Amino acid sequence: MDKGWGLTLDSIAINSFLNKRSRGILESGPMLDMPVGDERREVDFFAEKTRSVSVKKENSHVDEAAITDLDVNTGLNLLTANAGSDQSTVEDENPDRENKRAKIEVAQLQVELERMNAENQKLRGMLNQVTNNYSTLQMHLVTLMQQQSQQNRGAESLQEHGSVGGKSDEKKHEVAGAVVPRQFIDLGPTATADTDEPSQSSSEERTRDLSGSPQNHQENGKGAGREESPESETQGWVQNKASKLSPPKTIDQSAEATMRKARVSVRARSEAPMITDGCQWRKYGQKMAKGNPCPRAYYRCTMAVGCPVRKQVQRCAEDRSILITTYEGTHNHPLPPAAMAMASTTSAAANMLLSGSMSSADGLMNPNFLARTILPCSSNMATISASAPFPTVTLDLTHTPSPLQYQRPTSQFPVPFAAPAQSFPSAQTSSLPQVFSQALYNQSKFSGLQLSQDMESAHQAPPTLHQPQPASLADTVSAATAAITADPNFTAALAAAITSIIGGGAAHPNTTINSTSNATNSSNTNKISSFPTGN
DNA sequence: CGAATTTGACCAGCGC
DNA sequence: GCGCTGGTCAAATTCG
Repeated sequence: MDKGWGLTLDSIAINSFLNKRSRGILESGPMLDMPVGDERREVDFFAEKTRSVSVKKENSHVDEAAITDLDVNTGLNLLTANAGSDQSTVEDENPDRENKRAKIEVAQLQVELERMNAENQKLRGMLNQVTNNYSTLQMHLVTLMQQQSQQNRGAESLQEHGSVGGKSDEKKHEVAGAVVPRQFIDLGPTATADTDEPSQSSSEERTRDLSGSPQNHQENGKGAGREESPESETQGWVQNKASKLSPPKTIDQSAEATMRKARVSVRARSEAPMITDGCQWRKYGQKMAKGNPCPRAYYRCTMAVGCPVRKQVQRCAEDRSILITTYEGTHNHPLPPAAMAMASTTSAAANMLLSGSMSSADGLMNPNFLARTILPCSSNMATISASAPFPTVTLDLTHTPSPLQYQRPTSQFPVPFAAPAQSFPSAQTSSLPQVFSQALYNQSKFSGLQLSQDMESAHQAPPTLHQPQPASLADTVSAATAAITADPNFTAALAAAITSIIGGGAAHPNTTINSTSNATNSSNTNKISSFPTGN
């Protein structure tokens, strides 16, 4: 609980927090302008603010009472008594009457206080509703836009198939490249933060700026890595830090900061020092982390200047064959198909966490609730952790009890983003995050989604990765996603589960979707060539 | 020789 | 205030 989220989300903290908020919300107007991205400060602010507010309230009412009744400190009996000693001529008349009057006023003040508390509650409810509606609309917008993108792409690919066969791959590549960045930029407020800068529309523009624009005043001959640093600082982490310091304006900005802090952790077995996820990374640091003899490496995305995405790579202390990769941030540039799976997963997960990061009671409650609901399960594929310093979604790809044969996706799965059959498996995988985000999104009704997913793919190497390296994470994620989207039984089960979760609200607290148990998997014979599970 | 990596220093946040 | 820790920077070093 040392930073930001963390254990402040336990039930006690939440209850006290909410109580404080409900008491202080009326007069804590600046609450919405609190430093973004630093929920700890928010909590502290509430605590202090609430205290001062309540004191203020009493005093103000006391003052009113003093003015109207021409009396002194009616709310503080002790002071009244003490003060009365100086007025010896008056107090002899009716000290009892005066006490009664004081008591009556105290009672009136209490009534007033209760009334304001009730108003606070009402306003808080309204605020919750507004934030929830906002989240819902945002997700809905993303959904619609992606549907449209998919439709357009489907039409184009059909045309391409019909006309020129040889060029179709190229074309699809282009289309994918065109769709994905928009998807990522649209998905989260990180993009909106980026759009604060006028030249954030595309990486090409940025590249052009780098090469010729006078804006690029950093020509210090230190190479591209050094050139990018000033700009990246202004839009990336430094901006994030600055947002903590400078007074924020809206809830959106708070959500942005939270979005940037949202992390997606991927556990996968790999002997390689770093998994290949389709992106280009530059190592910028390495530290020994507490409690783990293996060093933690820090990478930043170098596919575009100023891309705020970072990742940390560390081996699991318990099982060093497990590589833990933690992604943070959202790419602001086009991605190769090979990078789509991971990037869209992180983006969707961040978006999902964002939906739970709103300053509503549900938003604060649910990550922890989810964590407590899900974490005890040992075979999770996806877990949400509120105990980490930042809200974190963990995709555990280390559980591969039985292989699952990859099949071409059918059109049976009612996921609106499921792409038609196409050349790039990772492009299909963009539906995985959607599944996750959609399934996890409606958190007010969500009580727990446990996914135990077997995954494999012997031939899922992304087009840009032609190395025989055993454990490509892109392969792994692609395989997982492909398995999910390909398996009709699983997808049906998943769809049913999501439907029950979102629609019914009476879903079982632990909805388990286990593709290993269905009949389809019994025929899965392909071994994961890129997944050394035997370590 | 330029790019990428390494590694010690530095900084900020946090708990005591 | 101090120490610990996580994260980042940047000079030095290595690599292709």
